[in-house]
Parts: sequence; C-alpha cells; structure tokens
Amino acid sequence: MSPKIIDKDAKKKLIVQAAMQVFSQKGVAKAKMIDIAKAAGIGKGTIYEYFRSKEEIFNEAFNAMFSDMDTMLNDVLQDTEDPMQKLILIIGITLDYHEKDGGEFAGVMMDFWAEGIRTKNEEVLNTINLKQIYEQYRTMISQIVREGIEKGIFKAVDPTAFAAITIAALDGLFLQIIMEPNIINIKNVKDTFTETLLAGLLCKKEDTILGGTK
Amino acid sequence: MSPKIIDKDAKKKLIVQAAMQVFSQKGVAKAKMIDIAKAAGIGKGTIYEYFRSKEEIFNEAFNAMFSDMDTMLNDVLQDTEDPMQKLILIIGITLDYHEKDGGEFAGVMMDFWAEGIRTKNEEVLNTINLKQIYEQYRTMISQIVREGIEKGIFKAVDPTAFAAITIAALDGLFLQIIMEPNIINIKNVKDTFTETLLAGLLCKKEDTILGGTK
DNA sequence: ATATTATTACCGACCGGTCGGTCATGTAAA
DNA sequence: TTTACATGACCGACCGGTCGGTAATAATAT
Repeated sequence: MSPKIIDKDAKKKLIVQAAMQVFSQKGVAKAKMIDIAKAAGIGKGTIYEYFRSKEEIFNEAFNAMFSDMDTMLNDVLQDTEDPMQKLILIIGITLDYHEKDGGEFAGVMMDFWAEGIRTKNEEVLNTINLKQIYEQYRTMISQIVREGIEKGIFKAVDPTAFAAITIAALDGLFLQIIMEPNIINIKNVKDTFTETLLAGLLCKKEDTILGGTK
Repeated sequence: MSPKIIDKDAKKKLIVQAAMQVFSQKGVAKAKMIDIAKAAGIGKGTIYEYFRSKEEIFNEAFNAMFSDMDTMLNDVLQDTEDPMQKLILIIGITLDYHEKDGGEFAGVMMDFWAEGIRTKNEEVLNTINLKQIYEQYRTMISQIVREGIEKGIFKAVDPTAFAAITIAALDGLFLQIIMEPNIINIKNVKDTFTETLLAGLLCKKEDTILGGTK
C-alpha cells in the first residue's frame, strides 16, 4: 500500500544548495535548470516536483540565506550590553557570514542586489524584499548607536545616517572581498575596518573635518 | 558618387546611451536588442551596423563610463596639495558621479560588478577589467594617505587597508543609494559619510577600539 | 533644373539555437 | 500490485544575430 517515501524537505534543501552553487558561479540569469539538476545529481524534471520555477528556487535561496543570518545576529546581540561591543559583533558576524559555504553566498548576493534594485517599490513582491531586510538592519544598528549616545559613550552622530553608512561599508567591503579575495580578505581587513568605522563614534573632537578644512 | 553621410560616432554614442538606459532598467541579461533599438529610435538591424553584439555595446558603455570618471578625478586632484582635502574631493566626485544622467550609471554598475566578480582572474578579459580599475583607485587613495601620514597630518593607519575600506564604503553607499534613493540620497549623507570615514585618520587616541574593549 | 546612379544607411521579417517547463514512461518501495 | 517518485525526450516561446531589400543622399550627367 504505502509507496516509496523520501524526505521532501531534505531534497528541497539539496536542490536549493545545488542552485546556490550554480547561481554563484554563473549568475542567476545564465544558470540553466539542467546545470542545477546536474549539480544536485538528479534529473531536470525532478526539480519541478519541488519547485514551480527557477524564480521560486531563487526566492527560496534568498529567504533561507537571510533568515539564517538574522538568527545569528539576534543570538549574538544577547551576549553583551555594551553598544560598542554590539557593533563590533555585528560587523564581525556579517563579515564572517560571507565565508560560509566556501563563499557561495558572495556571488549570489550580487543577483539579490540586482533583483532588489530593479524591484519597483510599488509592487509588493511578497517573496523577496531586500529593502525590508535593509530597513530592519538599519533600525537595529541605529538603535544601538542611539543607546551609545544616551549612555554618553558615543559622540552625538546622526544614528540613522551612521547606520546607513555602516551597512554601506559592510556591503561594499563584501563586494571588494568577492572581487579580489587574494588582495582583500576578511582576516586582513576586519580589524582595520572596525577601527576605521567606529573611530568616529569615540573621537570627541569638536572641530569637524569638513568644518575645519573648508 | 558620394552617398548619405552621417556622424557614425554620434550615432554610436546614441546607441550606447540608449543601451545604458535599458540596461539600468532591466539589467543587461534581460535587455533585448529590440528594446535598445526602440530606446534609440532606430531599427534593430541598424544596431549591428555599429556593434557586433550586445556584449560589445556593454563593453563600450563600461569603458566610456570609467575613462570619463578617471578624467574627472585626475582633474580635481590638481586643485589642492592637502591630503585631507584630496580625500574629501575624491569622495565628493565619486558620489556625485552616480547622479549623472539621471542615475543611469547606478543600475548598470550592478552588472559591471556581476561581470567583474564572475570574471576568472586567469583569463585576460581585454575589454573590461574592473579589477584593474579598482587597483588604480586603491593606489591613488593609499598614496594620498601615505602622504598625509608622512606630513604628520594623519594617524599611522595601514594605507592600503584604509584605501580598500574607503572604496568599499563608497561602493556600498552607492548600492544603498541605488536601492533606496528616497531614504538615502547623496545630499543627505555625503557629509556624515565623509566625517565618519575620515574621522579615524585625525583621531590621535592611542588606545584602539578593539584593544580597549576586548 | 532634373534625372541618373553609386554608395551608404536603415530596416524588420526571418532563421536557428537555446532553454524553461511538460508529460508519458519508467522504477522502486511497500 | 499499487503508488510515490524520477526522468529525459520533447515542445514551443523567445531572442540574438543575419540578410535581402528599401530609402536617403549627393555627385554626375543631361
């Protein structure tokens, strides 16, 4: 009566994983379904038992990635009350995350960005919403900065702008690392990066750079 | 004897411009030749009178963009001897450049990055070489930082790492601006950005952030 | 002036390859 | 034998690039 039973969820993950590999190597647009199938060691048709379309695989990969990241960040933030320490942890976690799965994340991130950029704001794209993710991220960091300012630890910078710049710098560094892993690797620049970025928060100098020189 | 004569170069530029528009809206992969033709107000076949392939248009756009940027930067750097001022100018120019042609540059940059990332290091891609461009950029900035340190104006940071981070931050901010022009626009964050990034260079504090807290 | 003609510029129907997605035909477990 | 699962040959939409034909221009001939 009961037939062959396989773990559907496990197979779905397998396919997503294979897709991530192919996506990161070729880019989503150039990744063929047959490539994904081969990478997963299954037939092309089988993919369609688990996903409706290539788009759906892409969405699944996207969501998996960010919910994972989100969990890690929230876990880590429990560890300390010190705002500076929190920022250091966020930066560390974010940078380290990019090395996950042999840097697969990296290549695909490009396509997430591309997709995010070209998504019209009005259209509610119910699956992928990179903008929303960025907003959460921004809120998280600006909240910490505000906390630091209130506690008198940080200089009174604009928390939102600072958050935006922190995220920007992280993304950009990420981009550099993807592009030139030999020249710029995480271990080398992580500390300098953290120092450079956060120095401005502690530096109490009254005369600003722009005001001083211009 | 003499036939219809038109300005081939002008038309080439027209096509590149139209292509840039379409590329930035749809992405290079999804941009159809017919879209480019329509945007340029010409027939599809005509494009092939001026370019061999879509790839060639992409390359042309890429080169035009960066040689333009390069010229602007070199011009501006003549204006001052002060290292801090030089850095401020570089940041300003780079950020402003992204608003050129109604932000068209922005969308296409995504594809340049994607292309750059997926270009194998070994293969000499004779037309597009984003990595080389980044190297020049990095050299330029690290040179200025080195200058500043020698003159005793800057703290003794690692010039190369600082250059990498500056470029990273610029790229990342750029990415943010593309994604959320309403929230993060250049005029709003330019100053905070410059302040935040360059603060670390002047701040003479001996105890480092990482050393102090960890 | 006006017609002729050589040459260039332009065009879009068409071709051929590609690839996402389907489905008829399996196969293996129970 | 039944039923879930797997597959790859096949289909057809799509799109980059081609090509034969047409329009525009200007030198030349009338």
